[in-house]
Amino acid sequence: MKEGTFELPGNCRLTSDYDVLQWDVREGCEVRQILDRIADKWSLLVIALLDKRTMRFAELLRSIKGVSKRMLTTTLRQLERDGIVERTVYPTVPPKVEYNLTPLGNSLHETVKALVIWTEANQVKIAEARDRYETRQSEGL
Amino acid sequence: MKEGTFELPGNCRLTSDYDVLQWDVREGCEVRQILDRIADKWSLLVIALLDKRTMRFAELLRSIKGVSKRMLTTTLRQLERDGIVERTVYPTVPPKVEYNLTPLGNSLHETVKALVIWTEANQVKIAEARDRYETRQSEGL
DNA sequence: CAGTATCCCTTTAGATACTG
DNA sequence: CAGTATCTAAAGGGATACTG
Repeated sequence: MKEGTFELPGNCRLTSDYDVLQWDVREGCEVRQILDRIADKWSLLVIALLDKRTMRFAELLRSIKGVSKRMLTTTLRQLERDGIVERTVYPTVPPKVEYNLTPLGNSLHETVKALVIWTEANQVKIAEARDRYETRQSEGL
Repeated sequence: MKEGTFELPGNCRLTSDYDVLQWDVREGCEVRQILDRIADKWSLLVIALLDKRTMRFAELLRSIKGVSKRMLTTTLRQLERDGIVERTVYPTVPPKVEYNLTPLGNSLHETVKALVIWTEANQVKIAEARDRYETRQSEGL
């Protein structure tokens, strides 16, 4: 294996050496999957809402403007599968299903919050960088 | 505006109140865009590589197994636009183009690293949650 | 070397209708 | 209420060929 080349190992667990990041952010890896979960269209919104309190399906559906039943279901199932969200079914008629964050979910929310705060702190720099980029483009250079 | 409902404001700058997160993670917003950048297929790999040293286009292309010219170019342009990566062209024949992280890019990498480390620390819990989920599924419950 | 342009296949996700 | 099933439009991304 060439030095510095990304290969595709079957096992992509992270080790304690951060530098291994470069081998482990690809498809199918833990980091990749968590990142995909965090960055997808609705997950973060769901996590942010559930961080405050337990909510029911229809309540989430109403709270997150623009989400469809299908996507909310998909999002919640993925979060449940990863142990971020807990799903509680009350076998009543009509059915009642509650969602809440697990301790793991709360912990993830804390970490993600740091990234959101970074973005908040740097949004002006990013906006300025974009302006400079656009200016350079329109100057044809 | 109903309590707890996500609306779609034209201006989606973040304020210093973190709770505003819930209003500001949607399409077109700063957080959304940075998150998309971080979670996309190649960006993080590029950032991780450039955090170590300046690299040329072909060098990145060889280092990131599976990336195409088209996607590497797209990824680098987006990172450049956001002020994460700096692109330096040497007008020689043949051309030489170098890429390196900006201070903003280094700072982003530090923050993302925290998330990667969280994933690393919790990957066993996530894997266990998945096993439990699969087990429950196959038990038909 | 460092791209751009084009084609095309795959995945994603919205809309709609149906169900226990 | 809390979903599932199906269809389809749009986006993502790989392969290939071409260019300054």
